[in-house]
Amino acid sequence: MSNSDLPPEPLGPLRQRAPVALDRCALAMAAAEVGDRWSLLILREAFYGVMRYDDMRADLSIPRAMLSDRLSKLVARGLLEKRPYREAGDRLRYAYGLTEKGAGLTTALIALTRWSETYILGRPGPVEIVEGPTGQTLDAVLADSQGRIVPADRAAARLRDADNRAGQTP
Amino acid sequence: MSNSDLPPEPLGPLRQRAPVALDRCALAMAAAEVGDRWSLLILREAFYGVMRYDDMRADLSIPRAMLSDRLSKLVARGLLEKRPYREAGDRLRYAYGLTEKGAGLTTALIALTRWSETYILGRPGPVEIVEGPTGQTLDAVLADSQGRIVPADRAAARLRDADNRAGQTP
DNA sequence: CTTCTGAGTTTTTATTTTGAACTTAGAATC
DNA sequence: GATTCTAAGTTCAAAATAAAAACTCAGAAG
Repeated sequence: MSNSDLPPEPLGPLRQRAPVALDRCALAMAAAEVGDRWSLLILREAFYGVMRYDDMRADLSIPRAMLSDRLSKLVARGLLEKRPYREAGDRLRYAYGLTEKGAGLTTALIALTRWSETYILGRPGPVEIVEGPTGQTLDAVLADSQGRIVPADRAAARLRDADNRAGQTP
Repeated sequence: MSNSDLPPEPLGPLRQRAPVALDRCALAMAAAEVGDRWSLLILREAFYGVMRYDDMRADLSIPRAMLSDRLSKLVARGLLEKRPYREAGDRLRYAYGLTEKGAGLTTALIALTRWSETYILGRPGPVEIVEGPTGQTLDAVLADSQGRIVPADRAAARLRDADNRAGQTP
């Protein structure tokens, strides 16, 4: 009973690990900007049209200091912008709206939400994502450069050749 | 110069905020499972085929205790599984492989990576995602239920009517 | 002039993260 | 058969972050 009862080589691509340092890559940058428990939720609020401090606070049950801190970081990083507004007969206030960079996270946000509905919640959540004009439900998928949709399990990582990346040292 | 120089109503959908408590929804669950600086990076490693403790540690420069903790949490939550394996003439070891649930994050991972390349890195990262068989580059996009690709800026959030959600209280 | 409200600070306390040193199990080496 | 090596962890003190609750502040309302 030493070792015959275990799979001898159950690993797929174990040894073809990329021979570059993978830190400092794209996903690590993304994790540094939005990889904490609150930032994505705050961006979701903005995407849903909730743009005011106290409304976000009520939705998220986030500590005041944390919300202030995250909002100012998201503004500093260019994902949100603070816009002045005034409602009828009320005083001037500020609201937080998505910038282009912040809105660029829409697909990722939807992908994460759908994943959670599928694998954690086990049912559709209370908010659905639709195409504005037609009202059709939307989902995040993978597509090739010709716009053909490809199942996610056919995706594989490949090292880009150095030529495609050289010469742009910042 | 009191207030004529500021936009009076720059907000789009400010007031149509969803009248449900938005916490405890899908994205909040996802943030609780993978919303920290390390979990997504560890899952990326697994997706790239890096499945061993020390290899991950070398790639990510993550403290040992943190990697141990995150790996065991990801296993406990069903995103990774610990698989025994043995390389020729070596002793039995364990590697961490994606489960179906973990692999389900592929689209989200790719969406985040592409966002970062576009808005932070400003150039392609060292790893590209391709379709296994054809080698075509893949990207994360939104699609409607008929498989038509829809630009992300046409996505909007809508409250699902209660009927669609009732009766499945866990 | 007092109160109210949205949008924050400040302060104190608890929890996480880090970095470095220590442990363990089996394989290889002496 | 004792020592060394390595992958894969623990343990522990110090530093950094997060949470909860109280306090501030500016303008509008009464």
